Amino acid sequence: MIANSDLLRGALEPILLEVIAAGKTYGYEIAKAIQEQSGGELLAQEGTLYPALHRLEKRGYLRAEWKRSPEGRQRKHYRMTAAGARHLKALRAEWAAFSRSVNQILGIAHAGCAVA
Amino acid sequence: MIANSDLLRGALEPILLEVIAAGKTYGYEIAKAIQEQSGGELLAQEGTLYPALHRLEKRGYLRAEWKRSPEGRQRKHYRMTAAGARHLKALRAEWAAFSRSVNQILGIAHAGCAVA
DNA sequence: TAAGATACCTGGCGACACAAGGCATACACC
DNA sequence: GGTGTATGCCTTGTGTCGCCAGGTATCTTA
Repeated sequence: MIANSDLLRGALEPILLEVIAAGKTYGYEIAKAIQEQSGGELLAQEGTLYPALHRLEKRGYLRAEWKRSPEGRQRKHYRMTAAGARHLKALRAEWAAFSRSVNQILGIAHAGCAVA
Repeated sequence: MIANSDLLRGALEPILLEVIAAGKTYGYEIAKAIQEQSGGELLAQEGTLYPALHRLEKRGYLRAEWKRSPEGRQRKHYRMTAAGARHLKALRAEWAAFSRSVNQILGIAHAGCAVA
């Protein structure tokens, strides 16, 4: 588990959009998906996750809709807007460039790495 | 140039320690080194850089010493402490794990990538 | 009845990147 | 002498946002 919460700040937005693009639709499910897909390394706390989803909705990258689950619980389902898809694309490129730069300075092998 | 300043938040500390470990000693020189070594992608603003150096010093990872340059200007030279070296090692590992996890979710090739 | 998983929300706090401003010296050029 | 550029350090104020801690409610299982 990553302890440093500052790391998450820059990456949370693209992560959320990506997970939603991959078909996860509501908060609880999104949180579980992030945990699982990162091998337990990443965790979006509830106090982080829900405000972040609200921000993305307010900025027009997501649209929300309340539905009732088969078990009867209320769920808020998010889906991406066209602007969200464009934004995700830009964020992915930004993250790729950023992580490549940091890896370069830290001397860590990165995407497009050399081969033995 | 990376626009999103939130990205820098989690990575600035290891970057600074790394650059200092590589032999850069004072603020202005460190800032230039980060810019150059990242191919111009990364920029630590002065209002970010100097407080960060102060934090690292206060936390015992750096030790500072004022010296006069050959041209006569005052410079504050930093060098790593033993605790700083240990901290850098931990931060490098943390960054590596974090970026690997994010790359995995975003579907970006990462360190240890496959080969053509 | 009680616990645990599911599912959402918010207020207050602390950390920190940045903008914008300040101060001082060296050097080149006119 | 004046002006511009590079060097070199600093701080205050502002805004953002992750997290903690707390709240509410439903469903399942023991």
